[in-house]
Amino acid sequence: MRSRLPTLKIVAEAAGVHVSTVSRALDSSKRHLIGPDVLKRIEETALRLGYRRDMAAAALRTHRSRLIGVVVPDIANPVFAPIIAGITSRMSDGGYSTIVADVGQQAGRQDALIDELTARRVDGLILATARIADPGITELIRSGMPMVLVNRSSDGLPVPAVTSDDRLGMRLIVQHLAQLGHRRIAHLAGPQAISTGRNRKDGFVTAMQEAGLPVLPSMIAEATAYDTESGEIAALHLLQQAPFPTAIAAANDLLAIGVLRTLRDQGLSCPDSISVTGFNDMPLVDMIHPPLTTIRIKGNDMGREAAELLLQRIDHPAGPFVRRMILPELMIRRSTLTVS
Amino acid sequence: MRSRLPTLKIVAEAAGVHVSTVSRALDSSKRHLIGPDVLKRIEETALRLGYRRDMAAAALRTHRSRLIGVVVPDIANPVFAPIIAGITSRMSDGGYSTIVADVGQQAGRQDALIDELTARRVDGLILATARIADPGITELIRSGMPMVLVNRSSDGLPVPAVTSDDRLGMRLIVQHLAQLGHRRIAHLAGPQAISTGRNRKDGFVTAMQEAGLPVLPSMIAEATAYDTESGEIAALHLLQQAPFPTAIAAANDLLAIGVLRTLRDQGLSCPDSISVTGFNDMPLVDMIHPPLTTIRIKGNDMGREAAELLLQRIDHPAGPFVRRMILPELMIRRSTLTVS
DNA sequence: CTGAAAGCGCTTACAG
DNA sequence: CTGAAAGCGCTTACAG
Repeated sequence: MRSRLPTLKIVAEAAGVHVSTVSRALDSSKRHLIGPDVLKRIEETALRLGYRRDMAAAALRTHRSRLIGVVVPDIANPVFAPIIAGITSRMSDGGYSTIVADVGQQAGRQDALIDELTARRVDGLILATARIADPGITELIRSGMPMVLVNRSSDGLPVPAVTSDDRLGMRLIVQHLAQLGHRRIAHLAGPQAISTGRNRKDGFVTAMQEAGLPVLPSMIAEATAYDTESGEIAALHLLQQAPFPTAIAAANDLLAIGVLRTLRDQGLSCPDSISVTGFNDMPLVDMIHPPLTTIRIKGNDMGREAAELLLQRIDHPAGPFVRRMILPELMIRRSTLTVS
Repeated sequence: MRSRLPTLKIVAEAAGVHVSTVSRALDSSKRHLIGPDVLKRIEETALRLGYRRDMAAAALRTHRSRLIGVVVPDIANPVFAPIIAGITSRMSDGGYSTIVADVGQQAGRQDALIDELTARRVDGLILATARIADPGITELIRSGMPMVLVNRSSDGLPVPAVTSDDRLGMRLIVQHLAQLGHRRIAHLAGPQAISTGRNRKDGFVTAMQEAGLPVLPSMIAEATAYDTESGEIAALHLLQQAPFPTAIAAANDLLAIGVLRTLRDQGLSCPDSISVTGFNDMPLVDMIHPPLTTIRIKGNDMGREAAELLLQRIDHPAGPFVRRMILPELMIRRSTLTVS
C-alpha cells in the first residue's frame, strides 16, 4: 500500500504552528516574513517528515499549473528529440514540467491531445505540428492559451515561432553546389503544406536565381511526406527528366536517403555521377555511405528558445509576437563533389 | 487575457441542476444514474459552454492524478524515442498523461527530477535509467510508488521490469558469426553497471561456450559509455591484442560505429578484414557503410508493455512482480561476412 | 434519480 | 511575524 505523503497540515501540527505559516516558510518568495527560529523549526520538521508540496493543489488555488504541453508530430522521429530535450531542459529550469503529446500515426489525434492538455490546465503550449494554414491554431489563439510554434510556423497568425532559417539553409546548400560547378541542380521538395517544405523550396528558387542558374519546373519534385519512401518515389521522377541533374538538393535527410537508395537501384553512384544533399543533420547521417552533406538545424537551441518565448508569453500574455530564427550551419561531407 | 474555462458550477447553473448532478452526468461510469432528459440537457450545456473537466482538481479529491512520469537517461538518444512513444501511446489510451523527465548531461539531476514528479503526485513511474545496483530505486520502492523499469533492469529488487532479452540477442549474434565460420570473436562490452551491458556480455560468454569457441579475456573490452568515442577507444585496445579477432560483437550500435571508425583509421576494412555487429538497430544503421548487422530490440513494444505493467500495478499495488522480456530479432546486413 | 455538504491540499487577503 | 478563514474545482457518501 502506498503511504500518503505528509500534507501542510501534518507539518504544521508537528511544528506547532499554523498551516499558513508553513506555507509561507516553504515558499522562497515569502520566507522572509517568517521569524528565524520558527523558520528553522519548520524547515527541519518538513525535511524530517519528507514533505513535498502538492503542485496540483497549489495550482488549483493559484490558477497556475506550472505545467506546459508540447505537441510533436512523431516523437520517434530523430529530428524532434533534440527539440524536446531543449524545451524540457529550459522549462525545468524555470520550474515547469512538460507533458509531451505525440501525434504519431493517427493525425486525427491532435485535437484529442490538445483536449487532454487543456484538461490538465497547462499554462502554455508549444506546437511542433503547425501547418502553414492551420485552423486549429486559430482556435487556440482565440482561447487565449499562451503558445509558441517550434520548427514549423504558420502564416499570418499572431503567434510567436522559433524555427531554423530554412531559406538561408537551402541557400547555403545551393551556394555550395554552385561553387562546386553544378548548374543543373534539382530540388526534392518537402510537403508544401508545412513551412519547412515551402520555405526550403522558396530558398532553393531564390538562391538559384541569385546564382544565375536556371530553375526548371521539371527540376523540382515534391515529396508527400518526410520519409525515405517518398524520397525514393520523387527521386525516380527527377531522374527521368531531361536535362539530367548533376545534383539533387533534398529538403530533408530522410528524403536524401531515399534519393541515395534510388540512385543505387539505378546503378548510379553518389557523389561520382550525382551529388546529393540533405537537411537537418540527423544522427548518423555522417556515417552513411556516402557521408551526407547537409544543414545542421540545432534542434536543442530551437527548443530552448521556444521555451524561453513561452515563459515570456505566460508572464506577459499581451507582449509582442516574436518570430525568431536559429542560424543553420552547412555541414560539408562526401555526398557532394565538383561537377565533372 | 486568458478567458477562464467554465467550471462545473457554471455548467450546473446554466443547466439548472446541482453541481453533483453535472459531475455524475459527465462521468461515464456514473452517467447511468442520471435521468435521460436531465442528462441530455447537461450534455448540451457542457458542450455549448466548452466545459473541460479540471483533472488537477479531480485529482485532489480522488488522490489519483492520472499522470505518470517516465525518466530517461537521454531523450535525444534514438534508442529511447520509440520506448517513450510506446509508453505515451498506451498510457494515453488508458486515460493517463505522461511527463517525460530527461536526465540528460548532469546525472545528478535524477533525484531532482523524481522530486519534481513526486510533487506532481504522479500515480506511477517508469524508469529507463536503472543501474544494476540502484539505491534510488530501493528508496522509491519503500515509498510505495508504483513503478516499472524499462530497457534496463536492477538486481534483486521487487520491481517489475520490461527489457529486451539481451542475453538471447547476443546469443543470436554469436551464433550468426559462428555460422559464418568465425572463431576468434571479440566482444566490445557496454558499461557493466547497467544491465544491458552486463547481460549482453553474459550472453556473449555463454553463447561462445555453447558454440565451443574460446573466450579469451584479451578478447573482451569494456566501453565506459554507450557512445562512439568510447567505442573507438575500446576498439583500438581490442585490435592491439593477439590473436587478432576476425569479428567484433559490440554491445550497442554506437559502439559498433566507433569500431567502424577505428577500423577505417587503421586502414582495415569491414567486413573484408573483420566483421562487426551492433545492438539496438537504431534508425539509419541500415544505411551506414557497411549496413550494420545488429539486433532489433523493439522499443515501441517494450514501452507499451511497460505501460501495461504500470497500469496493472497502479490498479493492483499488491500484485506479483512481473519481469517480461521482449524477443529480439537478428537483422543480418553487410557488416558480417564469411571468415576468409 | 437528484441535492446538500464535506473535504482533498494548498495560498492569500485580512486581522491583529 | 503569525493565525484564522475562505475558496480554488472537483467527487462522493449520505439523504431523501
